[in-house]
Amino acid sequence: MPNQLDTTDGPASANRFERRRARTRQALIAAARQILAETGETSASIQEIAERADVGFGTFYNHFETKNDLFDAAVGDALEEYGQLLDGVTAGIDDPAAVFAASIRLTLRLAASHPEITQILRLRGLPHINAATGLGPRALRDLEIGKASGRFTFEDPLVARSAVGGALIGLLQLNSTRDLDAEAGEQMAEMILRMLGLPADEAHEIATRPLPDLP
Amino acid sequence: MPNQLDTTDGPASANRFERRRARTRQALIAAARQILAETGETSASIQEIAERADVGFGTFYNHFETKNDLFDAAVGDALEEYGQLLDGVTAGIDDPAAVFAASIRLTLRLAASHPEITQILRLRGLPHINAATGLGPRALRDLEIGKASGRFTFEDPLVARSAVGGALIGLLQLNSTRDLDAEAGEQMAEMILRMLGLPADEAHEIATRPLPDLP
DNA sequence: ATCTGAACTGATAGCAGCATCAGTCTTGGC
DNA sequence: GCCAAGACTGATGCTGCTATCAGTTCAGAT
Repeated sequence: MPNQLDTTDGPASANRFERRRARTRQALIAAARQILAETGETSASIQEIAERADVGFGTFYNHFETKNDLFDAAVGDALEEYGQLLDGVTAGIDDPAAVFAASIRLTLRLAASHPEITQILRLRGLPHINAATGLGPRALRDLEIGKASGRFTFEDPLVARSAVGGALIGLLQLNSTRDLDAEAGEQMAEMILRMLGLPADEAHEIATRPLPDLP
Repeated sequence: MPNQLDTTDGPASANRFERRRARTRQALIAAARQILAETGETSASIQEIAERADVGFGTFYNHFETKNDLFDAAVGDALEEYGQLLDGVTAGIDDPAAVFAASIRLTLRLAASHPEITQILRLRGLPHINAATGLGPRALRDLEIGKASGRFTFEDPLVARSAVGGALIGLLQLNSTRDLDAEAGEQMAEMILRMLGLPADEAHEIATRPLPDLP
């Protein structure tokens, strides 16, 4: 009978021990993500976090050394999910300009469908723009491709990435004070394409193309 | 004899009581600004803050209800100073495009000359982009002037301001990981002018003009 | 010169959160 | 079925912070 259960195991973890451990860890991370999105703070007590995750208080220390470790993991987890969402939708697009335009507009849509990820991106995303994980490297690659093909015009790709990322988070910031409609996303996409060197009419056309749905 | 001293009083405060109170308050704010710039955190104990400000522990409660009140005041204070610095230098410039270009490049210079303000702007500036105090209203006014005169091309000034502000803070973020030279400021200014609708050659010219010194 | 009120001070009591650890439960091997 | 290893649990002691408050100092008024 236990063997039957074993056959239903996901391929992720060899045995039930590891799976239980991973589930507990994920519960803690999910609780931290919630708190981060709701309050923007990391000052909640470990007791409260454990309670939300529905695990014992002492269990926290089986997985993380300090509260900061947990919140770091939670931010990384949320941004990784954000990156994979965008990746999935833009995977079929070849033109880097179209990729950026779609990503920006989708990010604004994400604010409605995935408020938790959006809050974390808005509140904690800035320091990760230049990080070696998440969307950062992919954005950099697309910028370099666009530059090499002559489609984009700028000097330093790192400066360009900071500008694009900062503007995107600025848009989320604005969206948190007054709810923006989809048209604001088109405007932002158009402005960013112009910033990257595209002619105004072409930027407008790309920024107003039909947008694929999120999963 | 006391009258003689009174004649030397600054115009800011009527009497010595108020001046003493204001000095104590400023000492607390300065301490909070230091801590914010050094650690990026607001978790320092009130005891440590009071010690840095060289005031008694209990004095804190004569001026602020909670630690957050103090840090809010400290951020406001730093950003106000930042705004006045830029205002002073760009006061004589008429063209809004030139004002933005100069402000962006000067902000990067500020990172070297005023690291404390820069850190606070980088870490806490984002939520203030859309606030009713600081540089926000001035940036919005310049954007609207530029739009009305046909120099800038965009739809919603609020979206444009979020883009400009976010990109600027993104640049500071990059600058905190690897020290940028003045040329990076010119690049960013040029990109932002293109984003606002200026032709590429004109954006380049304005972004590379000689830059006045900070006081 | 004395008085009055406001600001400053730091010792103290109370509280909240942290980290530990001895015991319990779960899983896998034999 | 039984045992060993690892994960989970929450009561407990402890540390450090907060907010208070009674006493002191300072500045201006009479």
